[in-house]
Amino acid sequence: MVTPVRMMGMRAESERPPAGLAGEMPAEPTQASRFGKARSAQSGALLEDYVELISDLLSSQGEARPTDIARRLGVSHATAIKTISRLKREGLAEARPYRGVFLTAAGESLAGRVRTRHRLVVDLLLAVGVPREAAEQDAEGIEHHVSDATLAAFGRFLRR
Amino acid sequence: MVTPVRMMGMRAESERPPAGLAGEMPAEPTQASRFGKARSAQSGALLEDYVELISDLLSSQGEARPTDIARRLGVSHATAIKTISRLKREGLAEARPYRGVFLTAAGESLAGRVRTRHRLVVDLLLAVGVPREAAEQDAEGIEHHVSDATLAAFGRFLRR
DNA sequence: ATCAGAGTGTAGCCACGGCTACATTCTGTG
DNA sequence: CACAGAATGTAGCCGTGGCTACACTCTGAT
Repeated sequence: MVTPVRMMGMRAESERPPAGLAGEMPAEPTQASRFGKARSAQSGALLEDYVELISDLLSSQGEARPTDIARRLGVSHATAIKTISRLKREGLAEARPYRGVFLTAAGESLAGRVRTRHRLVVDLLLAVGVPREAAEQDAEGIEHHVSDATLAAFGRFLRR
Repeated sequence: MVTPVRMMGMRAESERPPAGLAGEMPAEPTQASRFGKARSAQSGALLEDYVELISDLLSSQGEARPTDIARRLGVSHATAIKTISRLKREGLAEARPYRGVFLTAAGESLAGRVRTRHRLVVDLLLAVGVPREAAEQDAEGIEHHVSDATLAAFGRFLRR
């Protein structure tokens, strides 16, 4: 699961393999793909953060205003609005001028998965002895790079 | 931690939009800074990957050529060269036209720390039951978000 | 009912990290 | 020695994700 967000911008390994002309690349597909994956994961990370935050704001405040989103994320309102436009383009959110932001079914579903994953990561970190402060902090960055397999392993470990 | 590379763009924390009016919570500097940290960590990630790879190539092949770096990272040679220029700007590497890339003392030192951290993260993942394949894969993305405190906790956990 | 000020939106700039296309420099065979 | 072909380097384009500056809409006090 996770990464249900198909990478949009990222053409990366879409088609035309970097191969110039000769059908090359006989070796090392492994490392390159590892880096590639890690790299592309970062792209969806921003959207995931927004979706999760919007979901939180909607349930706690009843509405998600661009300014609140911006403040919570520590960016300017202009940046937040620009990203919200992207969420709309991606079909994750809806927003009408001066009416606040809402999540589509897809956005809601993504938010749920992100939240679950976030909690699992924090719990895992706490379980191995990471101080709460650091756990919360690092989970924010780590969660976007945790694959399904790893997430499953975390779950098993915590239930041990 | 690590990241001797100072972030350039990041000004953030500049303006302070006057408090709202509705029953706003006192302050939420925590979440914003958490996101900010996670966000800025991503910036140094690329440089860290390059430095580590260059270090590997130098010891295994005796030289680090842009083309090899590009292939291993799965990007075009042009992209690799552009990033290598950035490494030079940051004082992490040196390179003369057609002579390969080398690390400065700072680059070497960073490479060492990155390598150590990478191993620790992989070991921790394996220790909690993540399959090797996923551990290697995810560590590539996770390592850049692991703070010193978390790293230390990982070490303690593994030695327990 | 007005109107200042908060909130929202738009435009334009910047650096990063991708890419392709083209130009230049090496280098190893023939 | 020459020269094809690989490796390098440069230029220019794109989208993301930041920011500031400015314009427009709401809205709640007065």
